[in-house]
Amino acid sequence: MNISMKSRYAVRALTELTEREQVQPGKPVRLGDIADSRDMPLQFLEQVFASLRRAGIVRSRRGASGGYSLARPAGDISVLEVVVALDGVPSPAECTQGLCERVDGCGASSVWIEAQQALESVLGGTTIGDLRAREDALRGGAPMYQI
Amino acid sequence: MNISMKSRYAVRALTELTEREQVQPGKPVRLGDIADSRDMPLQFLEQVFASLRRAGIVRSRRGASGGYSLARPAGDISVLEVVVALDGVPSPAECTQGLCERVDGCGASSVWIEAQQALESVLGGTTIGDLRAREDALRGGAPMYQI
DNA sequence: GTAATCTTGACTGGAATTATCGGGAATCGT
DNA sequence: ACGATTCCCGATAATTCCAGTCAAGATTAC
Repeated sequence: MNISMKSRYAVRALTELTEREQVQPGKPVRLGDIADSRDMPLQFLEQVFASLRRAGIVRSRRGASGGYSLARPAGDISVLEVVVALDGVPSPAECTQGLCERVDGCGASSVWIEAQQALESVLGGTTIGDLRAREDALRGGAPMYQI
Repeated sequence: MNISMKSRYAVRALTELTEREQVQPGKPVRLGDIADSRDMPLQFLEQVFASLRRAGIVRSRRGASGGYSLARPAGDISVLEVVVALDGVPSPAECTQGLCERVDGCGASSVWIEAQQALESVLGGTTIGDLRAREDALRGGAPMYQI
């Protein structure tokens, strides 16, 4: 695979975007604000959000007082979807799409396939909304000890 | 992470090594034979096996009629162990070891941590012996349809 | 019209990956 | 003892990928 900085920035940025939309619903959020508040390089984020827009995850409005909005509720956007938009399907060994016999002889590749499925299961089962809620829990209240 | 070619070659090679040891127990296997039978670059494999030896996964004997043997039964060698020996702990986003607060703000990083745990669970729960058995099933009998 | 903001593509420096090369050291069979 | 065989190890090279920057263009609000 790899889950690159693009995906990680995207997840952070979308969480921030969700938070800001909750404060002022309907108002697009400037990328500059997101970049500042979580300390991410703006011009890099621009690349990231271009991909997110093409993937139908966010919507944009240009010009003065423009910005980005979520295209869907945060609870409907899975982390997997975000990762796929930026890095493609996260496969730990990229032998999971048919070429496996050549490279890993099927016996071996089965374990990579299972690993990929496990990964997809975790990332597909978590939404941006979930992450937003977790941040709330972290900030607001009890410091949620590592399980 | 990434699970690189080193790890993938290692898993393939160890599976082959297991097979050959079953045929002639106690006899070291030449790396050249393994490289030939599964079409892997020999000199690269040498690097790989140097790491495997340092990790205590295989044992070597030098000189004529030397070669490599498994240091333990194939059923006791997990794929995770092999990957760790060659690529380090496979973390999908390497923010799982304490630096997470800086980079992903803990709310976001929780999902990467969960993904890593899922990955470790799959890789740790599969052994080289398992893979050898799967290859047997594939070759010998019913072509095990994808589930 | 002008300033703000998104949009796009090209570019770059550095790091990681995937090897290859060349020789050195141990071991076995004779 | 000797030579073939095999593992052992460090240096190097080619390629690819990543993270980030730069520059110019398009669209909108006011």
